[in-house]
Amino acid sequence: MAMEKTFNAAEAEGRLYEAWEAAKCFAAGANAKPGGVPFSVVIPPPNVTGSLHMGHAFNNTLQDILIRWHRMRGDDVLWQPGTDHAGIATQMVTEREMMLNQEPSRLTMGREAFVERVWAQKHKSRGTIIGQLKRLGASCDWDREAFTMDGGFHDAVLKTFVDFYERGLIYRGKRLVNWDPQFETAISDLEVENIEVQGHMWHFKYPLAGGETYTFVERDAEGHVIREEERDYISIATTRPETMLGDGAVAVHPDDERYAPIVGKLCEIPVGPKDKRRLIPIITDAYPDPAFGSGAVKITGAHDFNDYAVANRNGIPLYILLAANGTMREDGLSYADSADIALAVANGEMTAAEVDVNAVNLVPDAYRGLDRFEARKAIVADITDEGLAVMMPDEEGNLLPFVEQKPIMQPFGDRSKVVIEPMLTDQWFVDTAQIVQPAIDAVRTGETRILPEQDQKVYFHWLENIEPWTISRQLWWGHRIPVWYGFDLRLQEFVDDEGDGTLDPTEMLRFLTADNLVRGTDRHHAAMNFEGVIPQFADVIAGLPTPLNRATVVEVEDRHAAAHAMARSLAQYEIDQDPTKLIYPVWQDTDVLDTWFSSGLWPLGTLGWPEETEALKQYFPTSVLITGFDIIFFWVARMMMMQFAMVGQRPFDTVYVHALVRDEKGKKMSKSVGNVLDPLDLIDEYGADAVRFTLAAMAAMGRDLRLSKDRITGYRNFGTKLWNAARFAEMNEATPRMVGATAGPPPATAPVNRWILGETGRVREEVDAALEAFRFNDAANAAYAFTWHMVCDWYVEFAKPLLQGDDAALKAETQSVMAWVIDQCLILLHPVMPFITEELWGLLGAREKMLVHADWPTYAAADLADAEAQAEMSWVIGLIEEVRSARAQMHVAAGLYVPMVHTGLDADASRAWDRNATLIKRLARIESFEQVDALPKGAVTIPVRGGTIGLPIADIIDVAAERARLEKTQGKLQKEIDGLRGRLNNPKFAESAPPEIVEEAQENLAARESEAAKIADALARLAEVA
RNA sequence: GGGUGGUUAGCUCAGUUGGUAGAGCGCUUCGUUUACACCGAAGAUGUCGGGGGUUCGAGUCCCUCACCACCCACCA
Repeated sequence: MAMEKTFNAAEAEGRLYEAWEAAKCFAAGANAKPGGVPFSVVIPPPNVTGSLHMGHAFNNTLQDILIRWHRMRGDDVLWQPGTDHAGIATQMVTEREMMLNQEPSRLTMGREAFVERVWAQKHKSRGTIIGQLKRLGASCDWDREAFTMDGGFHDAVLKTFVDFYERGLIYRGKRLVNWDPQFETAISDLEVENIEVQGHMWHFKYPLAGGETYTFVERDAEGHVIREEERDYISIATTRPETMLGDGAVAVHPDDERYAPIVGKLCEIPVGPKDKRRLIPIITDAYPDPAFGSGAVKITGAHDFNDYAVANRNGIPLYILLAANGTMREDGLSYADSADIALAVANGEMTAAEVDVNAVNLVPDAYRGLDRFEARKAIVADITDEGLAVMMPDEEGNLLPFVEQKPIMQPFGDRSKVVIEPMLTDQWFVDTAQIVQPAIDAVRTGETRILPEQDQKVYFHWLENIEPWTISRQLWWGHRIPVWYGFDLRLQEFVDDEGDGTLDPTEMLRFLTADNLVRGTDRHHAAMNFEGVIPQFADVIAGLPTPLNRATVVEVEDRHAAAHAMARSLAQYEIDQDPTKLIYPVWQDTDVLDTWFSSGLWPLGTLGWPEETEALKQYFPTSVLITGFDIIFFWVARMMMMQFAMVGQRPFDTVYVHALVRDEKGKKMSKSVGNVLDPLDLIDEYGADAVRFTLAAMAAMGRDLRLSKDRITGYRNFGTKLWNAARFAEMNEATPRMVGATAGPPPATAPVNRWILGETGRVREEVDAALEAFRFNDAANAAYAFTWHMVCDWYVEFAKPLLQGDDAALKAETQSVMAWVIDQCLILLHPVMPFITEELWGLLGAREKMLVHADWPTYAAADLADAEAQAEMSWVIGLIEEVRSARAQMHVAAGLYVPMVHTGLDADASRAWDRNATLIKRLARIESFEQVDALPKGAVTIPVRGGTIGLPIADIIDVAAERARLEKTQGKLQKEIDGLRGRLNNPKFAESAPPEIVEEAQENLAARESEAAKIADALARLAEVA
């Protein structure tokens, strides 16, 4: 059965992958030697609805290389696969599809139905990315495939949340958070992308209350007055005029003398009904920079992170202006009532704490319900109309409203791409500062190693400045926060108005008020919940079905949410007049957890924690995490913190951080730019091995890689080269099938065979060393160079005369050696190119095990190397190269056999010739080799070690060309000689340089000088001809 | 504003403790020698971003400048 000329990847890959799976080759511990050390890797879980992109292909190729390598070495290997539920992204994808299908909207169908709908989406698309990973060749243990919302994983999430809660690591509070008006949810700092956009900065006058005036004096650095004028206003600047409605104060720096006269006075916000303009105080705070703008800053505590801090420091109320969807609020009190309250605060009649910021709505009727950007336009127009924009003269002296065009950094949601608003909302937070230290220490001490090392700096910088982590999301898809709300039944007295000995619904409702609301986590209700509960309730509650009986008692909840939830609860459950059968209304927090809260538990959760599973014992901590630099903060840092916080152990020994795959021009691949290379298309076109090899070969640590099809083509060709080397071996019966498998390297006597065995030992060491050091490119390139340039270019060529010759023993030896060497190529290349190597492995021999489980070699270069054979073959190769070079430059016809002569060879050279004459003659196209007294005139000179060799072919070459060739060589040599002499003649060199360096230089110089002498002789001979 | 990385052959990039620069692709010439034209042989191309310093010796270490890329950040 003759082999095809090329490997048919499209046909073979699926078949081979199925064979691996059928034989359970990827199962945890498969191929482990007795006592094999654990080697475990958790896959960075792709989004369950996602599809494979180049980053995944890269990331998983690297993982698969390590996994296959360790598995072949007999380690106890686990590659844990799985997918992530990816809260926002998945909800977004599902809703988009629902819209396309004209299905009812999320809000129409309700939470339960929607969540079910997303599960359906999940089941539908789950196969996609897993199938794509398989096409890449990823050898994960698919039987262990996990999902961040599986039951077991959910337990891990619950346990962690509750533990954190009880340890005071999680808290709920009303804070200013990043709010995404598109998805109407809070997001964490990391999900905000700050992008520079062209924006405007408007300058407006805030008139002083009661028409007061002051002398505004501005001085330059030397204290000279540069402007002095009477003003009845203070000038402020803003990039977001709509937030003026929520200003609580204007702040100036305490040392800013320009405004000293008016500190403590009130000024007017120049927007809103004329008869009800709000007044706000002018305060001092260290935050304003006197040198920037006017030096005065409007303080909108509820809609700006800086202002929030200033407001809190100074007791300024936080007035909420926006609704969840980014429109101006329509709820709450009327503008008139709200303005009265705000005025009372400004006048000191009320404190900020007394203001119900959810109720007070300072948006004038004219702006209520407007989109925030519409409101901005309207407000700017209104103020400008009123003449309260600060006017600036243009070139012609016309006064124009001062609107600066300037680039501003604007926050965008990384998913929604809409402008993020700081919003004052109730959210859950992890107090990360409390759990960060072990994550920092582990990397500092080297307990966990981050590669490349420069990424440690980024890691440290972020962790050392860590902010609280907002973990609640106002979404439906995700782990619902395991907190339940109910009413405090302990301290209340029932009032039996009717005195009839029963409680009717009215009486119950009076009791069940928001003021009476409590909450607690999913667990421990026995311990704390119902202690002190009125006796007749305790029994009822205990008898309730889960989860309704899981209320716990901890702290008072937000009254609006409570009232809302209560209403629903009461509507949902009938209230029985009989108090012993009264259904106690409890309800769960409506938020879900940030996706990263669950994926932060990925290493533990996938191994079965909190159960004490065997897998956990065996494979945790995991060995290596391979991930992209873009999720160091999102994921790696949080996994470090969370595993330490829960089990006190590092999740990984090593974190290998890889760079980004870009297009061939260095641009980030993006769908909108249209420069995305789809790995699946590439696999279709070139085969998975070529794609994998390309990625591995370009994976120099810490640097982005530019992917081009040319490169992939090259590695596809490499596969063909390997294929054809194997095919040659097969044609010459140099395969394990024909010669029998040898346990180790076969015995060899011929120098050429002994030499290639030594080279094989060397490359095995190189590949291993590279992989140990995560130098994937070095590993790939070493195996590539060996296979192509050592085995194919030389060894196969050397072997041809031996395989076709008469010496049966030599032929047999060469067949054995070639069979073994090609096997070694297959083994060493398998982690990078699993498919073609597995296919050849099967074609070339009847094997006990598939290549995926073949034993990785351990022979050392030193065991196999034969210095004599190596020296001899390097002489042979050098000679052949010199002859070929001379011939090519002399334009000797490529196929023409020519005579060769020498003037005497030393012992080594002589032996080298004798033992390799056949193959030298063949490869250099030499017809004869004889000793002569002197090289003939006009002979082409071939410099070699241990003699002078020449081609007496003056009659067929151009003497001038030969002279030119020699002179060129001479020039090069002279340069080198000059350099070496210069160094050696410098006394300081001999003094300071290590002896071996000096010695090397001397040897080099001697060799160059001897060569130069030969060239000089040759030139002299040519001169005689001419 | 802070930080990190990069600047090496026409292109894309390696270059691990300082010892005098490499690969792949492309290009030029030659070649259908029975593994392979997805091939083979030969060949050309670099003041290693600029400047300064340390050293016998610097692509490699230090300083500085320029440009590019990315990350972080609250300047209204």
